[in-house]
Amino acid sequence: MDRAVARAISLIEILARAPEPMRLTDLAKAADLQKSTAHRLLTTLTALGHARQTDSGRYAADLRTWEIGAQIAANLPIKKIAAGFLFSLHRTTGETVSLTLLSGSDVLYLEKIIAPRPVQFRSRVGSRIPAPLTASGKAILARRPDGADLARRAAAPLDLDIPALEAELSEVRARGYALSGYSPGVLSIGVAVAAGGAAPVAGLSVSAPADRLAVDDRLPVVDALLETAARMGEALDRT
Amino acid sequence: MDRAVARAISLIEILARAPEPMRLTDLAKAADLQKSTAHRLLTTLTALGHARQTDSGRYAADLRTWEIGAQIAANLPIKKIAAGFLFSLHRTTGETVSLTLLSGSDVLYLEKIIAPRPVQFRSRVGSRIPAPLTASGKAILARRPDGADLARRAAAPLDLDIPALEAELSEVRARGYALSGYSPGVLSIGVAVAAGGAAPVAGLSVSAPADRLAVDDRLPVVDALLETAARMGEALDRT
DNA sequence: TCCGAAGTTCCGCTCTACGGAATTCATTTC
DNA sequence: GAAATGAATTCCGTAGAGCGGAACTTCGGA
Repeated sequence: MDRAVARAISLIEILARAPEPMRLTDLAKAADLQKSTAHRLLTTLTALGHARQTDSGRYAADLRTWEIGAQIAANLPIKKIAAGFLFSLHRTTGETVSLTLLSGSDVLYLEKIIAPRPVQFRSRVGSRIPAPLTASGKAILARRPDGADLARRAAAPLDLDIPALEAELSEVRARGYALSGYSPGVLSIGVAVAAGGAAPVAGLSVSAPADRLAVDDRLPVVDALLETAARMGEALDRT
Repeated sequence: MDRAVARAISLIEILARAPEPMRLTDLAKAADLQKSTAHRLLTTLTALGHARQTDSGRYAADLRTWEIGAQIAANLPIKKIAAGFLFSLHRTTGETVSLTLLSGSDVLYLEKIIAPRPVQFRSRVGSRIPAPLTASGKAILARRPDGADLARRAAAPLDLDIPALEAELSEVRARGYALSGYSPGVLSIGVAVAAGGAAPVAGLSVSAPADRLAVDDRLPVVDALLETAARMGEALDRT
């Protein structure tokens, strides 16, 4: 199982999380490695452009990982077609729009266009959030055959009320969109994007301060979301 | 030098470049590995979330690499402060704005806000372009002590006219901004972002169809760029 | 139903990667 | 400015991880 590979990647992950460059000693401790082993692996990673050493000898993640990752994302079919759709959705609604992807029982934020007066989000592009905590995640789960399983898997460690969640998912399935009240003051409306007859893996959402998405104002946003999601699904089929 | 690590990363890079999932045989050939070795490494990478296997048995890059990379980028000081500045620069100019970072003698596109009517760029976020071919790259080189060296290093394989490039860089140094005419019909104006007294590593640029940045219309854009770059430099100092 | 091409598993050998110890380097303290 | 401390780096003998050739299995097409 290629111990060295797993260890090297674990070092990169630790460095990626660290806001400051780290000392070899701490890095070795965090990865549970001997100093000499950590040092050798870091030398390799540095040579490959994935780590770098500051003048003070500390280690930091370098940008090669990011560069490769950006290329991977750019090659995703959904990402290739998304830009134009997101942009026009942003223009018609005037709010923050996000594109998410199901990954296990989480949702990954793949792209985002932020509204002029942005609200506070925790959802950075690249961040991972349990699907049942997001509008687009719930919209995706509601339309998947394995949605209930995934919901339970995600809900367990968060001790969410599973029956309530399942009830909400069938409501979402019926009306076609999901709401998220997970950060106070901010409301998101999410829909699923499905290609062909397959189960959806992508989601689309619009987020705004709750008072700008009051009950009476939601309809045009929901329409725009559903319309955009349908068009994106068709575009994916054409690929 | 941790052969297995280097080989595993090379596999990921090959997968990242591939627009379609690849067969094991081709992957092994591309990475110059035995099929069994490639298979074992891919199994490891799959277990770690960096590769994935389609139903037809082909291999594709998975999103873990992208996720880690996004976290690395998010922790860069320049990225932390950039969003607001880029946004207001985009608003005042109405055009596409980009943030770049010097990496060797290349420039990496770190972030970008695209104008409503976007022009055609080759510069995806995450892409790498020789610094002398971009406005922000030239602006960075012009203000670095090692700028001439880097310029030569980058220019050699492209067979650019080195004396002409050096002349342009000193011109850029004198007037404070650089122009790029590298894609026909599109013009970019670039400036360097420097923190404290240190040599700049970041650049800022505004790009638009050439006719929207005619000589007479450049001044306000240049002013906005220089102002933003100065403020960003100060913000970096405060970090 | 057979054939061929591809993916997967097996297994003995080799050399890579390991980690404890020695060494060098940088920083702090007296 | 010498000594002491703590960290990074290098060294090296050894074990077992990783390698790759070959056997086996699976799948798709003829």
